[in-house]
Amino acid sequence: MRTDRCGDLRLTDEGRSVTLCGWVSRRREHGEHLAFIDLRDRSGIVQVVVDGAQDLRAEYVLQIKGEVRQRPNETTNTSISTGEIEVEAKEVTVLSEAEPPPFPLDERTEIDEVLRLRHRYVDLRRERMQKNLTIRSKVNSAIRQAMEEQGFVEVETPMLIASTPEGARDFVVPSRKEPGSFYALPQSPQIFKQLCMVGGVDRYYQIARCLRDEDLRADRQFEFMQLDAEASFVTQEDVLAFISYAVLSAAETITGERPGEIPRMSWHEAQERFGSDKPDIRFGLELVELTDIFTSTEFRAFEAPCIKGIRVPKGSDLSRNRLDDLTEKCKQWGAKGLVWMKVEDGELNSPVSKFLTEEEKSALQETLQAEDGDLLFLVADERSMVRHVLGLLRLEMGRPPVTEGGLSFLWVVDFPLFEGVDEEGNPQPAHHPFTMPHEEDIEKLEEGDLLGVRSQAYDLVLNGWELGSGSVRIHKREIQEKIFQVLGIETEEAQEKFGFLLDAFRYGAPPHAGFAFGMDRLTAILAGEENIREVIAYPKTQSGADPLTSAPNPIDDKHLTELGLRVLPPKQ
RNA sequence: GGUCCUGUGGUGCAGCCUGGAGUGCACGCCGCCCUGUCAAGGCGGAGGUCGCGAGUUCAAAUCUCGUCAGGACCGCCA
Repeated sequence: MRTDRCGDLRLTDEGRSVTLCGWVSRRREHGEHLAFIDLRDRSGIVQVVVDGAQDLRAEYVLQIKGEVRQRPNETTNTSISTGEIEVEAKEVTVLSEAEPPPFPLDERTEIDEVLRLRHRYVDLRRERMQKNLTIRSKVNSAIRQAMEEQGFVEVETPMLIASTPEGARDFVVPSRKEPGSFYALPQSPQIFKQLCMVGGVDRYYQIARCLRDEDLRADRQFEFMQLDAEASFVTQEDVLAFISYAVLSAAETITGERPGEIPRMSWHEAQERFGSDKPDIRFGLELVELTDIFTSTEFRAFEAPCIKGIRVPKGSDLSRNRLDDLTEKCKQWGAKGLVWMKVEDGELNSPVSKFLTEEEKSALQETLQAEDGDLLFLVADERSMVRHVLGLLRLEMGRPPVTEGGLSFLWVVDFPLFEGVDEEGNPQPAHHPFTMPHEEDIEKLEEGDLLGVRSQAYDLVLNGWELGSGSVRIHKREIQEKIFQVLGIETEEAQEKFGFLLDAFRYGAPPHAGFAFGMDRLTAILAGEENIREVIAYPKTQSGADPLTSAPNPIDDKHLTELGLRVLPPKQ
């Protein structure tokens, strides 16, 4: 139907007879016998000159047969790629008429997102979305190529699987053949990829769809894509190298420039300096240790296991209102309170300064390297709470948009094996229950110093977003059983939930390690978007609805009966 | 489960704080004019349940409460 794409035509095509297809992007009428049509397809826009009489409205779909010619002097348009030429139409066919679009398709205004999603098929015509979908395709392709180059084999794993107890809330699919039983949709192909290792697929990867029924965010959808990878006979170092190669290749494909080697930071350092396991290292405002200054303080609020502070340069002009607002936020994040101090004329001006000694105040100024005009924030509490609250306050005070300042990758390594305990007092795995403890820390496991056990688990962070995580897995049955025991998972329960994995390990399990990272997040940042919905063709809203198809919606009783289901009345 | 923000012709905004007739701006739409525009231009016109429901008031887009939808975040996301 067409010989060329609109955006591809150049001066070198002058004189050619071409056939183009596309949408009417804009028309400019100059009376009865001259009109300009900007014809748009995926490749771009070209100006078509038509005899003015025809009724060609916005978004009509046209086929144009005509001749490429150089534009007359002084009429070239330097802002588009085809600006030196135009197509003189000899024949215009209306392939489809169109109602006026529900919103303008140019990029000048930000349109309400529900409206865009309801008419996504129109929204996708916009340059921004065409660009983002193209970038997504290129990122996928670059990742696949990088993994293939490194000898990985793509293996597809099932979508209808058994529910496993750990982790996020499962999406669930009722079984028709076995009423009352359910499949789960995979939160990740975790167990299947480990089985692939036992199966001798020593380098597995997959761009896998994953589903988790948790609340949505700017960087989280119910369903999302991960590069999932696993390799046998490798160490943590090998995995970091494989994954670094893949993400750096993807970045290079999109930006044209290969970022340098990805720096590393221990989980402990990340927590101490940034109050986060996914530190955004693009800006300062680091957490400073102040506990020792107040070991014998008279100020009761500072009689705490840990005190840390952050210095906001030139922050002393913050209004009392804003400071109260920040204090309130810190309380909602779990702190007992927030102490602020303004540095003015060498003095610390604060509601609490009268409770502090001169020694404490000068030590504070010195440690924080405070200067006139600065604002200091202090939080005192349990160490994990101080890190958590100041980490969030730091982001609140200084975090740039996720797309700003280039690509700041970071490996966070040496995660703890466990974090905290659940309601029943059982320790919780920080990563997942198949994570291999640090060789040096296996003794601590025996001694019961559980929170001190480091694991061979690692995260990849980009501009403060957690891209993904991975670990060296346990391949020895004894260690796995020990971990289950520590986690409070009974042998029977373990056998029931993960029996097939444990069984598999009887038949010759190679040492293996892996990783998985979010393709949507990587793509969004590479595309310069702050929200992954912008790089997903058909995303859901924050409440999990699809304005285009109205999903989720009720199904009829007949359908329910067939599945052996009955719906409870809505809660009051 | 929680905090905050938004909702006004088809679209994007202003108006709200400090209540007084659906008032304004830009784009789009419809009609007419226009032979070199490119966000074309000129003239004219149509288009509104101010998300929805209560309340306060002589009077509510505006104040209060509730509710719905959307968004950002906390919790949650092995």
